[in-house]
Amino acid sequence: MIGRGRTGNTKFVKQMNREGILHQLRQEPRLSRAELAVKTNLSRPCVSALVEEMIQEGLIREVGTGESRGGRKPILLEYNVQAYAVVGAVFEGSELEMAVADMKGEMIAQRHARLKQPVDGDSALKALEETLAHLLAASGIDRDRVIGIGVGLPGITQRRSGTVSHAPSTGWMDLPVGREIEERLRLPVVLDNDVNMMTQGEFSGGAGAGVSSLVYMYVGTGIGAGIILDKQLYRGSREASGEIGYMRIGDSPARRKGEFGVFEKNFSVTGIHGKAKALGLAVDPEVSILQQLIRLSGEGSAPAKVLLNEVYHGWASGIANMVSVLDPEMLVLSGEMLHLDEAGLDRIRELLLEWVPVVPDIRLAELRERAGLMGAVHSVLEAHSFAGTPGVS
Amino acid sequence: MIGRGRTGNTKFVKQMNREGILHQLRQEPRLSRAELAVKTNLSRPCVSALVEEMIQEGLIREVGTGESRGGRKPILLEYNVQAYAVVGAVFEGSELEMAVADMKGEMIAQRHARLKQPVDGDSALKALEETLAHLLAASGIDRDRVIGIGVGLPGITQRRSGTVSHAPSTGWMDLPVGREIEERLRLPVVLDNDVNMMTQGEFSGGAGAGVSSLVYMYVGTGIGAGIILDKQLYRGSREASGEIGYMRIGDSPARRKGEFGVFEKNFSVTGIHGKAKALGLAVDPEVSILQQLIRLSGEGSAPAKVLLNEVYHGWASGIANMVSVLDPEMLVLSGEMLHLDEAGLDRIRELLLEWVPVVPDIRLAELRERAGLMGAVHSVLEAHSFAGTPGVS
DNA sequence: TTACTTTGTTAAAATAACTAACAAATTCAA
DNA sequence: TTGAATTTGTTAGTTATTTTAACAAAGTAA
Repeated sequence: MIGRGRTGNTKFVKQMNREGILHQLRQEPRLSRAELAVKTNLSRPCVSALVEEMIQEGLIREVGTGESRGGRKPILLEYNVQAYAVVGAVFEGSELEMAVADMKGEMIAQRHARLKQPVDGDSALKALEETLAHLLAASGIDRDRVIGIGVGLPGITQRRSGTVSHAPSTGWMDLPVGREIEERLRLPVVLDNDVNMMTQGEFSGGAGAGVSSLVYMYVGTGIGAGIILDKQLYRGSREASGEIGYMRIGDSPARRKGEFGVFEKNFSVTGIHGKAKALGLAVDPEVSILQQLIRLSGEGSAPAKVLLNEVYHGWASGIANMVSVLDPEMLVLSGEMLHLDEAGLDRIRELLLEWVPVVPDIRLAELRERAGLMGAVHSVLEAHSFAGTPGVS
Repeated sequence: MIGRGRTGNTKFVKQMNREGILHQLRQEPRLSRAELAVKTNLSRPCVSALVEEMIQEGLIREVGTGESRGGRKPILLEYNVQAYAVVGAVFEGSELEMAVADMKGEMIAQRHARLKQPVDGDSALKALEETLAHLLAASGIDRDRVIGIGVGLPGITQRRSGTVSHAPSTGWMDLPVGREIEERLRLPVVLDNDVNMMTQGEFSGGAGAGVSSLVYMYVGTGIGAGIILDKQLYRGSREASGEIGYMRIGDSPARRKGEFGVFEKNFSVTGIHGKAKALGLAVDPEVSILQQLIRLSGEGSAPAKVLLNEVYHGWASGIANMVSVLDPEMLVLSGEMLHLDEAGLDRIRELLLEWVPVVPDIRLAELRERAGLMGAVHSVLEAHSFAGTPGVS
């Protein structure tokens, strides 16, 4: 695992100031030492010294001179995004998606692999290893320059111990996955579950770029949410935050042992399919249920209209509950909700305006299937505080 | 307002280390310099110097010697809780409750005042001023030794600007209350709404002492919640977190303009009274509705039983929703919920076990009407990072 | 009484940031 | 064209804070 390891104390200030400079340089690409001094509230000599150090390390580069503003021309500095690289990996069913990115989170190379069935821990590790080798070869990046790897796994992840408690499809159950990958790949590992990774992805490189709190809502076979508060992923006291499938929304028939949550039961893709079947609608389980409902409604089907409205109502209720509790700045909708059309989105916004006093900015996820990978990459950058550093304002 | 004002940078480390020492000393009352050095990872000379400084300032005291552990006897140090004092104040309707406390949050003197009706800003300020003078005189505390005052106000508070947007009962509407109190009392002010203050109170000196995340749920004429995550109060992006009265729980009849939230409408004290009336139950509006329902149920009233069950169900649903979203370590119930008996509490716990995968520790608030005051006091200590400092672990 | 421990202090060294002063490079106006 | 003003970057010396090393003070135990 990557961790800052707050060693002693006095070097800590220097580290903070270095991060402050890098942070500014990441926000605005071309700055002079003098401008950095102003923005970081450090003295010019101090900035010069730290910059010199980081140029030696390859973290920063001088890139020509800028326009004079009545005096000597400034030497412009740039954050060298190619100094190091990070790797992201996402397991999804028997598929593995993997990418190398620069330190801005920009993808350099990407590669897909299919795991052989049935998936077990060893074959997954092997796939990771091989795909990594391929990627590094293809992008011409030296292994020593890789900072770490972020891995997204389905199921609940206990990050503290690096153990995955519940990752059904990859054959990893209660294994110290983190350590295992670390040993096999000889790279620092950041582990998290898939929804958290996607959340981080949309937050740092998608719809939520720039906001400081955000809820990422995913509707698939289940319903889950990722939560970012104060620019930090919030995981809950038992890593179970955002398990919104368990909210009490919709009909709640007598629950059988070990069954899904009520919200999920009613308004996940499977839930909606069930309702459609009960209404006698002819729907294809292979195609987006929402798209089909919208089409059927457009064609005048009364039961489709009813169900579509019910779905909007259900999803909006879920959103209303989260918004009431958290008051996030933005809500990002994903999964099946990506098929919402403008009318549907407006309907949901309309319901929320009726129900809650403050409505967040609601939008669709932008990264689609790339969200997980993007998040995995950014989780490594984040762990190194190479991203979104607070700085010494 | 009190704020740390991160000036330069290098003094920041010293401040951090001082706080680290104080933090340790607050956790374990009698420690030697050598022990502090170990616990804070600072060198002994450094600890000595910082301790010396703080002894001069009166923050720390030497209190005799301890047992030898094979060598020279240690000189024991103690955090001097009486070095300074803090003041807490809570407005509630036309009542003002106020107290002085030491730096451990222990109340030294307390006093009640009734504002003259109708309440306006000026009379409230006057009451604050007079009561403060009384308290200081009674407790013999010098005004210079007061660090600041925490003020709890009903309604939504915009803390950033120190403006209260909505404080119906005190006659303060859209006024920069913070600055006004600051000028009048010549003390740093920490302002917050009443639920947040109560939450902070239960967190730092009540049922939630020691946990790192907690939800405080209050049922009165409305329903609201205070949220603590990572030992910090979470306020939301527009200071509207915990407005759980707007959750979609229970019947949702057509909402009229500007009307309450659904959850609140159904399961606040007023909501339950409405339901009781509709069921033809004879209840006294002056007495706890829950107590009456429990009594009537015990006496065999069928409609009371039905309603009581509905109330448990409704409250548990609200809790389930919050727990699904937040996964807090603990849930503290307050307001009308304080009248829950063991059977009622168990019923709620039972429902939650059925509905959500992880159930937090659920308990009743311990501080009752003192919660707000306690929170006001602790909010000042917190603002000075004299409480719960992270330290240099 | 002597050897060994633990605690606390002193003195010198090490870090890292700041101030002041200045050199370098450029604009602009006389 | 020249010199004053301005902005950028560096050098040198000062200050603040922590660490290391050494030692004195005060015990314990054999």
